[in-house]
Amino acid sequence: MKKYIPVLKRTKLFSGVGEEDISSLLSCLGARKKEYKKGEYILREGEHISDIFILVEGKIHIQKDDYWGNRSILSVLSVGEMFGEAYSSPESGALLNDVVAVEDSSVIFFDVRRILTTCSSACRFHNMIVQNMFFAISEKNRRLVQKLGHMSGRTTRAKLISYLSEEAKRQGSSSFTVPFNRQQLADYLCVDRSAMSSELCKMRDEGLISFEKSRFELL
Amino acid sequence: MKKYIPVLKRTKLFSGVGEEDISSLLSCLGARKKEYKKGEYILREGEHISDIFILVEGKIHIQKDDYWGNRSILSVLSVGEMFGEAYSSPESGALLNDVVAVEDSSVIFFDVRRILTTCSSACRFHNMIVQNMFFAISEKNRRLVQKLGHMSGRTTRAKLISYLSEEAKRQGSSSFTVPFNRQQLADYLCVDRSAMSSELCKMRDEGLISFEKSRFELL
DNA sequence: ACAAGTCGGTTGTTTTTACAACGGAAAAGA
DNA sequence: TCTTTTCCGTTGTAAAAACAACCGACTTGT
Repeated sequence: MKKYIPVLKRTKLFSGVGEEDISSLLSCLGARKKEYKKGEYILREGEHISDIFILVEGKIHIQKDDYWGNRSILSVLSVGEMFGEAYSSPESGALLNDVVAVEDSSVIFFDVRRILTTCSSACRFHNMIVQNMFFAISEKNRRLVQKLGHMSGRTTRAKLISYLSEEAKRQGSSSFTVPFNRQQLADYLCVDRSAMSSELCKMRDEGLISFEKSRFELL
Repeated sequence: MKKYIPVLKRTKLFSGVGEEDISSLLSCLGARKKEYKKGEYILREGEHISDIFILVEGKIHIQKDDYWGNRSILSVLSVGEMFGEAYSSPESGALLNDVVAVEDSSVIFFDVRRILTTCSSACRFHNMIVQNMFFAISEKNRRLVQKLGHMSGRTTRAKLISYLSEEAKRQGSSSFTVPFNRQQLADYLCVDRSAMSSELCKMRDEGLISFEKSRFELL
């Protein structure tokens, strides 16, 4: 676990905490590590958890498959990001989504209640970590709202424009790469892949965008 | 402002804090109150805020109108609920939605940074309030995820079923009232009102549901 | 009591999407 | 290298939603 301390240091959760303190915090909080192969489920819808998870290696999707087999991808997490924090408090119900490794991944997890309820030797970080959690979950909140913004468009085109514009803004360039292949992008925007594909080509032919594989450009 | 202390006491934010302490906290945090008429905008998309807001009277919608005039209702807040907390930290950008009073409403607001960064006379509540904020925002997070679940359905029917089932579950009865009229429900689910209306009737004729005004029953 | 406005349902038309199926190019694996 | 799989664009058809317009019932305000 030691080798991941530099990674942890750069996470939002441990922002402001030194490496040696992280080290003692980890043992104090009973942190554990687990590895997952590409395609493996890390968590499943309906589970109850009391841990929070930090991805220290790989890439994961938060997603859900509905009754009819349609997949919807809620979000993509990459190294350093946290998940499970919204479901780890006692009053929260079961998980609403699956968490799946889309690359070979490593995850560190530990019980949040120890952060929230006790005041052990980690006490001096207690406040800072809770505050960091608050900031992190705030940011997630804003991301969810953004995603809802993309999905509120009535047509596939509106969803694509909304998503691509935001991605361009986020990456600070009109030319950018999306973290999805076509099927995944369709799953993310909750539309049919082939319909989306033809819509993308229509937009290209109209001179709105250009693209090649996962690289897009707004014109 | 005093008259709202019993209301505040029952909010998630002040959970566990006594009335007399709330009173001193309020003045300490420089809380202010403002009133809004039905239809008035409390906050607008694009604004930057550093306050959090608590609705102490009335009812508000978090919503957004897109380029083409389609409205999408993100959520409905009723008395005792908090808003703005995800946008009040310094690193967060501009508001992504409008906040509108749908009834005559009263709002109390104060600067979060005072909670997060200082340790004044309110110090003994400092931790508790930050923790409460964390729980509250966690719950919002889960609600947003649920809403995304409703919107991820491909058809209007799927969205309706998802929303109505959850509402039934939440209210613990197969017969329940939704906080929307038809136009608002359509705006919430991001579909066309007339299409939704006819879909509802189709579902009724198929014996799936029954309804009258805003009261629905799952059969 | 009357006028104006809101609300919910209905209909018909046009546009858009879902779905299923195919094929070629590229990538992955043996 | 050869085979298999994945990825992406394309097409045609059926289904669904958007849009616009209208009506009657009910509310609201004067």
